Amino acid sequence: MALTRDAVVDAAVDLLGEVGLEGLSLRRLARELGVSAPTLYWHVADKRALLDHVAERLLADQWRAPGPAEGQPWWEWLHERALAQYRALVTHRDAALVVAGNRPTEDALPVVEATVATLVAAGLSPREAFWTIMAIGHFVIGSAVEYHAEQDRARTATPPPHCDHERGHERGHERSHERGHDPGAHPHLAALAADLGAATGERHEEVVSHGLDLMIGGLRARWG
Amino acid sequence: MALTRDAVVDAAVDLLGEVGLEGLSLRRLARELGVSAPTLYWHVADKRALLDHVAERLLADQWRAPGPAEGQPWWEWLHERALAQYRALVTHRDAALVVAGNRPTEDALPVVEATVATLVAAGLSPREAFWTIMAIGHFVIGSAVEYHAEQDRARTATPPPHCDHERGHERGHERSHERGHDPGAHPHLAALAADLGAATGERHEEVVSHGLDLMIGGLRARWG
DNA sequence: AGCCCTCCTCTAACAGCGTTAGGGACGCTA
DNA sequence: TAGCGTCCCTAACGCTGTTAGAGGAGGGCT
Repeated sequence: MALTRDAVVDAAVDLLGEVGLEGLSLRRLARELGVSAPTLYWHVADKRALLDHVAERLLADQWRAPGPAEGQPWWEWLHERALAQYRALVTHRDAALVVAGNRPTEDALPVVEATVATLVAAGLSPREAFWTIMAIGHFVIGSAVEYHAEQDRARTATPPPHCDHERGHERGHERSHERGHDPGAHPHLAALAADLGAATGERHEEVVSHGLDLMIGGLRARWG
Repeated sequence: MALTRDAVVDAAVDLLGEVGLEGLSLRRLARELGVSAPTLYWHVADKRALLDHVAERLLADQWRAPGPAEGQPWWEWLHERALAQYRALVTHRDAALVVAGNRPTEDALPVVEATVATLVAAGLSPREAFWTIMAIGHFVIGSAVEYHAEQDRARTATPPPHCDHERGHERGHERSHERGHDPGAHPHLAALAADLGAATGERHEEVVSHGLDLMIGGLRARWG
């Protein structure tokens, strides 16, 4: 059976999960598929285009999301949808970066239209509904990007503790307060560090949920 | 006078503005400085580290932002600061991408602490204040990333209109509704397209401002 | 004066990247 | 049988981040 574009995109999604966006090269992808690198150019115009297809696949579930359930208030539905989108991005490594660099697909239009319609039915003007959707989208993307960045940081962190100088030299005049954090200087942050403990993933989701509460709360405060 | 790290970072910021993140290579940067590429490794540990320094410089102004002015309500101040941060990101090409991939600097702590303090003084719990700051930060970053992505798209757009097939092949079964947009299908979007006309930059800022209004409105709705 | 040491820059090279050119083998259709 | 479209190949180009190792300039010591 000949290789298909879908198979290429599938493998790309898998490989992205394994090695991240930086490690995703056409040669590596080709090797994974048991094929030579230029072969991929038959199935895909470009690396950019490949990433577009990957982004499309990553978001595919979002396009078939239903409207609010019977009796479900629109604000709950909105919160739920946005959170689901965030989770979809976060569960695939570097997904947010791929999606962010993506040209928007025509497939997105119907769902945007439907969401605008729901908000308009709730009393918003079309323009405000549209702005709101964009804003929530930006918030979700931003949150996911930051999540991935932190994951990356955790991955590349040098296990031993004291590696502060980056090479041999390190011009002295920086790192003014070396390390030690001066606990008295930032009382609120110190208290926070004690308060919210571990569990990075959950903590991120709490921030996202809080942000959605704020935005949607602001929405309700203005248009019931 | 010997090359300094600051000079390298300066040049990197300039070059980033000219050629974007993808075009920013160490060799190119070295050429700009009249120096050979490996020389940069004396001043900077890594390309990653260089970008960290660039991000630091791009955000440098934000670290010296003052608290709310006399008589200025905290919500106005918060909106203003977030919008300023967005503008700072948007005025340098690809700045948001660099900042997003960045490890957070110790320099950020004082300003976070101060902002938490202001919100706590306004009645929020430390935890909610912190979440709010994070959420607003994510929103700003996300908005800026999307802005840059759209700029990029506009830059690389193929001027002639009809280039739909990406190469010679293009398996038929996709692009189900070819192009033409079926104006009756998305009435709200069609109305919107007529409503909000041109001026991409302003439109983006309007969305950001709207999002901030929502979040801060939600905040005020909960804690006066 | 001679010497060492540190700072700073160099050339040469490695492995890997995206991408293009051009060719060759298969199977369908006429 | 010839021709054609499909799918994959090898070879190569110019680029990338990064390392190894050499060497010159300048200051401080003996």
